[in-house]
Amino acid sequence: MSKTTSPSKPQTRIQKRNIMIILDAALEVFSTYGFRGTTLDQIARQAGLSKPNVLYYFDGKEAIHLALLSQLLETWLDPLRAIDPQGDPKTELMRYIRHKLQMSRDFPRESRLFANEIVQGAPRMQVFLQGDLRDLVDEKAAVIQAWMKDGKLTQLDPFHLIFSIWALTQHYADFEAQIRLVRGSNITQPHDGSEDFLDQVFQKL
Amino acid sequence: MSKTTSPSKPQTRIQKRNIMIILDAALEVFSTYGFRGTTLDQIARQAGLSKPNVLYYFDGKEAIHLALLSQLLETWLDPLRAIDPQGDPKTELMRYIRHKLQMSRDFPRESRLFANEIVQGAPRMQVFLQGDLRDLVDEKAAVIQAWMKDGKLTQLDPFHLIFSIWALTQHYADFEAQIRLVRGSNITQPHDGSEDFLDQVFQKL
DNA sequence: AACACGGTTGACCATCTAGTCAAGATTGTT
DNA sequence: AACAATCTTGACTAGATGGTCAACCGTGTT
Repeated sequence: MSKTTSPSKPQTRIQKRNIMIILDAALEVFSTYGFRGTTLDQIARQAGLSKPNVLYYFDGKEAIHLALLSQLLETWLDPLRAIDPQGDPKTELMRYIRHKLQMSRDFPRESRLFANEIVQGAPRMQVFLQGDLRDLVDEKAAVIQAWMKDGKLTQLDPFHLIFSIWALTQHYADFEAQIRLVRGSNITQPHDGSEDFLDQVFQKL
Repeated sequence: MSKTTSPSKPQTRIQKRNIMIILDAALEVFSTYGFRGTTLDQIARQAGLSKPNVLYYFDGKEAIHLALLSQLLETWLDPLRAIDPQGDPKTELMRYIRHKLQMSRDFPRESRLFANEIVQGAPRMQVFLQGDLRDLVDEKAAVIQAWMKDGKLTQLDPFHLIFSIWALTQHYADFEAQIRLVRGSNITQPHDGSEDFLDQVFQKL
């Protein structure tokens, strides 16, 4: 009976389409109101489906949220994963930063979905954070550390460096409301100038 | 009948004490679960009071949240306000950064209360953000701009500079769960080393 | 056409939650 | 002590919300 739990079942066209519609609607709503602040009715309305119809495709609110998260977690790691120990340190880091910034610009909803989750203590992401992400961060921190030891980069705590990159890039998506309201009509896109700014900052390090 | 609305009424000892207890309990719960994710029962339990008793002191959940926010908004601006146009640019900025970092360390709940609010579009803080905060940011950005024009600081977009300071300092409070889980047992305090790191980063700018 | 299966939904239920109320307990004042 | 004002609470209500279900509709296959 478990719909989403069954891993590799053939999906009909309708299933594929509706599951995508539901996940997109859920992303919209979850990222704006958080897990607890989101109702099934909201998701259904946003998806243009009836509530029982949404529940025909997913076992419940929790299952939708879980599906969204696990779908996103993998791609979210890609930029960090792409850091090449053999590449040029400065190039690799700048590429990572630009990549993260671009994701924050192109997928702000995804970023906020995570932000909502983490601010509230990451109750549904603990396994991922202390598993895959932790391993990857440890690995790349070691790479950066090695680069610094070789004098190819300014000496800094590599973990704090990674965290600072996250903070600076995600800030534009997660706190977009703040930027938009504080800057008011002086600005059209909250992201404007962010790339140049981050370029300048990290160029000095 | 409006309890919290009446501005300057003499408060009994019991009132003072219970209102403080309730606000502290509410801060604890709101900052962890967000507005929508918090129930009056939770607040009451955390405060060690009955729900009707909580509602005896506040007109409702919204009123508690509002009281918390407006109580905090003022103090939150203090560090930025303290930037002295007459002072030494580098000193003033470093002092601001350290001050913000310290607040993130000492008042993580307050920081997360804001974070929760802003990630979800700042529905209850719009007036403040586009009012007081905006004016203050415009003012201090102009100060920083002037410093840069005089060659006393590296040329950077002052707004982005301010945002980046917010991002870097608040990150340690707002995303503490992430840092803690990713660093695992390698670290006791998520803040460890953050001051030295930020010192180094901004020293180069 | 007819059948089976996938897809859809109105009506419903149990639970949670914000907020009320009237009655009772405590406290301060004379 | 006695009275009034403040404080506290068990029991309750109305509405929201996650989830169920039996019946109905659509589509593709034979």
